[in-house]
Amino acid sequence: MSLSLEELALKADVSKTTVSLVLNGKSSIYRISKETENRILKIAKEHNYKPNSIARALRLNKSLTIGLIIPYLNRHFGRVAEVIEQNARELGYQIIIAVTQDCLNTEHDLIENLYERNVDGLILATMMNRDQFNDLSSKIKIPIVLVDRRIDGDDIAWVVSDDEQGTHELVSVLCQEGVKDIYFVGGIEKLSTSIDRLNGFKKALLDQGVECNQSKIQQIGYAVADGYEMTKNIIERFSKTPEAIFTSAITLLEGLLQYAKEHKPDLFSHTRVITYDDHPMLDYLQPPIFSVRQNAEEIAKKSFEIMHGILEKNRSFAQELIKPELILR
Amino acid sequence: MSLSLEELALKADVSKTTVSLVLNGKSSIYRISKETENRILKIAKEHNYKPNSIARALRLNKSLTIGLIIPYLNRHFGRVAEVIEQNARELGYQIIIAVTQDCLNTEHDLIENLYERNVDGLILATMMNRDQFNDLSSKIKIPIVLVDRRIDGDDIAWVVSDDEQGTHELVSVLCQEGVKDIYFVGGIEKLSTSIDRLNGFKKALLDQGVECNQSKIQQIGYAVADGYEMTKNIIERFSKTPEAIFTSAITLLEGLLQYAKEHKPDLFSHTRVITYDDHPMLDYLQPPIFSVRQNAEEIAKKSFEIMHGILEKNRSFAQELIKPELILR
DNA sequence: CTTAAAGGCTAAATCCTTTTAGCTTTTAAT
DNA sequence: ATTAAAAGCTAAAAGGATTTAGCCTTTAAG
Repeated sequence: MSLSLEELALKADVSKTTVSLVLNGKSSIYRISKETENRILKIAKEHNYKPNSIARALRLNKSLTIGLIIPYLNRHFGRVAEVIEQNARELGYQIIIAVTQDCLNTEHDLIENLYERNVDGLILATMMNRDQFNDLSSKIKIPIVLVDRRIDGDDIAWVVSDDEQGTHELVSVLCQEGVKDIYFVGGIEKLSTSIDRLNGFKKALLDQGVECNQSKIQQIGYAVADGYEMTKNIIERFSKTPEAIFTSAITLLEGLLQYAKEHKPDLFSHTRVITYDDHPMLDYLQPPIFSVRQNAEEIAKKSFEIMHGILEKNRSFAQELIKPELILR
Repeated sequence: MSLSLEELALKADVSKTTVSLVLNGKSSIYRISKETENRILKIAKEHNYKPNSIARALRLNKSLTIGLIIPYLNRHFGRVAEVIEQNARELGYQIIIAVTQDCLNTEHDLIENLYERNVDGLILATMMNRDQFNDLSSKIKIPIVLVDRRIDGDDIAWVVSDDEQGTHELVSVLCQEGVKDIYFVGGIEKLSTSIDRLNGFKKALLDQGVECNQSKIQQIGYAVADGYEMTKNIIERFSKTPEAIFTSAITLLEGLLQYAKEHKPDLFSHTRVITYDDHPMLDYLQPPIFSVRQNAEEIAKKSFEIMHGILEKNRSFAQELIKPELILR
């Protein structure tokens, strides 16, 4: 706001071209004299000149703005967003945030919307499949980095937690104690998070020579209500109380806890519960619930790093699998 | 992207002025013929024309962008941010988000930063005091709506939870059971959230004729570590185990739980714990922890509503106290 | 003394919209 | 047949920065 280039130029008694050149560090290339340069720099400083970012964006076709589209601003994505914002800020970028509530149509609208708003790139926790993503990519001429949810493809940039490995390790802990009757409370079937976690789950059982029974696997969605529903199904459909339940997200655990509280207060005396995603309050539940903590900070850092690399360092896409941490209590 | 006004004009065989007028609904004012109007609308639709938002922002000096500055993207603020974003989107605004980590200098930098980026308004969970805010207001010529944290003043727009009332109600529940020896684990002393919660706390005790002992009040900060520290102080400084502890934020409760787990596993058998802020997992702690749930959705809704009123409906500032909800378990 | 090179700076175009002021043509009225 | 009004549209400016092409002056070389 305040001063414009033109006003500065007036004060320094030069053209606005000269002011612009000096302030953009091109004095020597354009042989602006040291004297003029210093005068301009001094005046600019005195008046705390900041170029109008909108005008700059128009001229340079670069808004220094990244769109971040995520399903919710819950604990996990909140932390991811927070760290992306901090990293971005340090490099002069701003984050425009938008939440989809895990609705594919909303996601499409938001992408289009942000694209039209001239963001320089998109960081996306997407629900799209490969085809939908390809469609999008052909229309949209800015870099996209997927976060948290992968789409297979050699030319797609993504940063996700190693869901398969994390789940495998967690479930293995139970398996090695001899527990074999484990139920899978899953999320949205076609998302990589669900696919990978289910694979890790199956693999852990297979390590013990146990083939996973399809009836023990449910994938309704990632909402608390979905967790409630799936727990209900498990408890009510099967006469035998399950040895163990794995919830593949903290929201699903919440749903489980809610069901247990209402209808099955003794659940924990017969059944071990383990979960993907960590939460500090898990420390205080009895009995302890083992969990896998995603490294949200690292996911955030890498995803912006890749975006920045594409935008400013001519790097191409990259893919990163971030190791989660097992938390045994 | 894609098409520009000029290109559309070429295709429609009119000037870009005409196209702009038509697309902005000013056909009749400028007596553009129905025929021309329809031709232009058709072509615009065919090519899915969207005006370049940057050029528009430059010309109109209005970016349709709101800056949201908050301390963290934790559960509470994450939810607030999420709902603000949704409300904003419906009215054509976008949210640029930035987190201060409760650092006043960072807050100042961010405000300046977003202001220079031409946001149309700022929604702020501020650490500033009255003087600092006045200083800022005189420099910054865009509307500011405070959220979550008040600053007293007749001309300052804010939306906050009724912290005093909420705390008063919650603490009264214990008081009415005859509990009088209650400790206050507080946050950042000069913030309205702390001041109001402390007032509610004192008032609840006073209702029972108990003057609050200053030594039972601590206010270090809102971080988990601060909660740990304050709990430690309470347990270690006083020989007598406290009857009850009130933590004035969920993070402080986390700190308390952490300390209890490490050093005082029997804390809950002698001491009642109550807390500001709710969390679904509180349902599963034993014994139950009573809490006050802030209505994040309403806070978010109102704060954007006020901002929008100022920006587009010529309304002036407004202040809203949102009722929180008592959760007894 | 002439010419080329170097030094120091700037006019104008560009990015894309919006908006003001006004131009040209047609119609209606006198 | 004038003149005024209405109809239909547009040129150009504005918003603020960046950048290209090039202008004028001084110095150095021949």
